[in-house]
Amino acid sequence: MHLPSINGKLEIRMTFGTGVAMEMGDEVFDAIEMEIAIFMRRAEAVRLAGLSGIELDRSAYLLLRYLERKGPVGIKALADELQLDISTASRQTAALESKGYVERMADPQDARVSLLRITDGVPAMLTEVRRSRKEFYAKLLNEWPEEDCRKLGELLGKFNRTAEQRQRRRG
Amino acid sequence: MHLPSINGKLEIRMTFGTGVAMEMGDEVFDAIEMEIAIFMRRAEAVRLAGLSGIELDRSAYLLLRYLERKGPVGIKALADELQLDISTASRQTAALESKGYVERMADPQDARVSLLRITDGVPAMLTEVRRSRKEFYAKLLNEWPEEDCRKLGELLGKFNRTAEQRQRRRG
DNA sequence: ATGTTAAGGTTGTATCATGCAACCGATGAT
DNA sequence: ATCATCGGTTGCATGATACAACCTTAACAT
Repeated sequence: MHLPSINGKLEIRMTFGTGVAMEMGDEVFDAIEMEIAIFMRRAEAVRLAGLSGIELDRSAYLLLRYLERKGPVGIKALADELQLDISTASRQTAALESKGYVERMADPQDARVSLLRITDGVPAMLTEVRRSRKEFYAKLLNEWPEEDCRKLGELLGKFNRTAEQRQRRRG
Repeated sequence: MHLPSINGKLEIRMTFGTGVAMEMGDEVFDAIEMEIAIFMRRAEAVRLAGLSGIELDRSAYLLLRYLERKGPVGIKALADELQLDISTASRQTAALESKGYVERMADPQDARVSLLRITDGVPAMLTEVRRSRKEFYAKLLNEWPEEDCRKLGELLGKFNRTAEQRQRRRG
């Protein structure tokens, strides 16, 4: 795999079957089960190691990133999107507000909600944090072939999408 | 993607390049960075959802699993292996001891250490937990092609090995 | 219009995983 | 012998999270 061919790579893959998961080897899930458990601890360690110079933990990061993309929204919408308990979202928001990363504005349509909006410096900060994290992973994986990096990102994404979808269907 | 073709799937992909990691596209790490952040939250949610009937959280699971494989060891060795602070390992061990999953025995060679050993029922319990987790993932990923499942396990493992190695080199 | 139900948020309380620092007793090296 | 080191425990702190009780405001039904 990953032969250093000079000019290009041609990959042909064929899968036969119904297309729907036939019975899949159990060993496949042995690995997934174990590696996910380990991965979690690993990633936790990374978190504590303080990935970026800027102090911005995972949850805050995801929260701000969402506000950046989806404009001012209320806590409920935020919590739904991030699949967090409202109380958790509320506290996290409060923390970010006290740090000056988030502002509240009354919703003219509904006096119950207070819309959340990121403050001016935040987008630049997010960019920096993102850069720093990417650099971290780029260093960590600097000996991996590009294809594996790409595939890892892709499969994690796919996993996340699958899990989100399932959780919504139930929750 | 994943079209329900009747007889099979033929996929052709071509990539040009040297094959060896030149400067790797930055986008690759965009995805990794983001998806890992999300993955962590996802997996956290899974934890809280109570994966298995048996109450055994991730840390306890990894700890017991290690003791199962590596026989009686002291807290320090355990902490080193799991890359945990000794205090954390100490507390987790205490918790497991109080639940009767772990016993201590004095080390004849060194009165400071107390060797940890899993109790009789534990292996069966671990097997059951493992089965239950695997089932969970198998259900979650039941629409994935087997190849993707396999690859996900493989890459997570590779990631974990890489991260472990790096951390040891420094820590 | 008015009273009941629902929805958006906040706050108290609890749990879990984790680390650092202070400490204790046993070891070992000089 | 003594003093640094090592294994381990415990106090304190933090962060992420949930559930439940509560408050305020909105929506709806009669």
